[in-house]
Amino acid sequence: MVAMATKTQRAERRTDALSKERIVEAAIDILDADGEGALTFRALTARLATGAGAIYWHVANKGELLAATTNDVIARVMTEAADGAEPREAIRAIALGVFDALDAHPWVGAQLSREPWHSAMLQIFEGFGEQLEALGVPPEEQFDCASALLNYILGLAGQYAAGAARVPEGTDRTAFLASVAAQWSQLDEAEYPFIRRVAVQLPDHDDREQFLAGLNLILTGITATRDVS
Amino acid sequence: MVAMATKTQRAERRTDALSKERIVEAAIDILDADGEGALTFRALTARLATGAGAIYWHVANKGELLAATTNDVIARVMTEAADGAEPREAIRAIALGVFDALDAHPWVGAQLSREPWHSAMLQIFEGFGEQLEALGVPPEEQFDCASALLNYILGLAGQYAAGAARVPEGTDRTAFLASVAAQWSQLDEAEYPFIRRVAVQLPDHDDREQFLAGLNLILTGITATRDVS
DNA sequence: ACCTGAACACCGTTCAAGT
DNA sequence: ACCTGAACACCGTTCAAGT
Repeated sequence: MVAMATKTQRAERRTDALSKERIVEAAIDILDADGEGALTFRALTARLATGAGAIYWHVANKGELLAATTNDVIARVMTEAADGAEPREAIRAIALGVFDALDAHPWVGAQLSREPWHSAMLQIFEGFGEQLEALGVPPEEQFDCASALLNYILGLAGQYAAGAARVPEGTDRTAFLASVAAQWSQLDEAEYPFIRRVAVQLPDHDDREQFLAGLNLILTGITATRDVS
Repeated sequence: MVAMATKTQRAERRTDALSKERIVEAAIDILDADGEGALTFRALTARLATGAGAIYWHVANKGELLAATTNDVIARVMTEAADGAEPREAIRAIALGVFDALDAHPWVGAQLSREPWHSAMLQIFEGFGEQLEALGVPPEEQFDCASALLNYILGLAGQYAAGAARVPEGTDRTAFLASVAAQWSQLDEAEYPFIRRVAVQLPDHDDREQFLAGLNLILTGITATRDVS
């Protein structure tokens, strides 16, 4: 909040002094490289060649550190998925931007679903709200609509976080999905008819397309409701 | 998978021997009473008056234990939200069933979003799929539609988990929301116009109603798409 | 003001030993 | 077969001490 005004102080004076930015950067590197489990204060102190206390001087605790890393990634998405476009397209751009960010940084998913009404999420929420306004959705409905969009994206976030954790390091995605599909088709026919049917589609389905399809369902719902009333 | 066949052995012989069921039960009690952070093996051994090793004899690790507790809660929901009703109503029943379960056991949310294609989630997914079939959604679209519904619900799950963790023990919900709303209205007008506008609606909005509104958006999208094509 | 690093309390998990 | 509980490795966090 209010924050980042500190950024104004000249950035060129690159002593290698510790700073919250440097710590966050190092944390993101570790998270990207080796996942959530690898981000420990010991790993951080090793990478930054410092002591644990030094980090605590800049950052209150691990929670704040994780919030800051997530914020960083999402802020980047929101400035890139700039507006200008037609509202529905802008909503898709935001959503897909988040999707791609989760794809690149799977650990963000876990963070997002734990940080409900805070910073990163507010940015996304605001983005949706503004576009809904531009779309002509009446004010009383904007809250519900923006919530639905946000909820949908957060569901994805969780999936991604968990999925990434699940896929073993070496295996590629399609091989993994094929093995899941194999498990699905061994489920009890009487109890899981739908899942068995859908198993064949799993290996070569496109996550991003499926995500977009669901998003379009919601967008259709939003427009349809409005046209009718 | 395949599992639970062990259940066939007579259950009446209630010695107070340890069993996976008793452990899961105790875990749920602890989780409900004091939240996720309170579930430690030491707390469990104390409550069950046993040693750590005894628990490990019945349960592989903490992950499996958490999965089992989540499974328990969701399985209960799915049997209660029985079918028979009109498909759209059945889908709402499942979704609201999950909603209410999350309300009663907030820690389930965190679990659900970490357990992507496993047991508890498969049950929900199957439930949606069958109702979509009953609704007449063409097979090629069922996968995407069920995914959208599941994603939406999981988003809620994450929110709930985080929200519950955030609300301090003593405070009641509306007071908490009021304080969040107060924070929102102090955000920068230029950066967060939408959130500032929506802040007034926050304190007395009904989560369950809002959840249902979003669900109806998706259901409308599903039906609309189908009617048009 | 900023950093060091040993120390603390507390985890999940293991395992030799009991019955 | 099932249980005990001390021991291990590893966390996040603190804090007296340095510069």
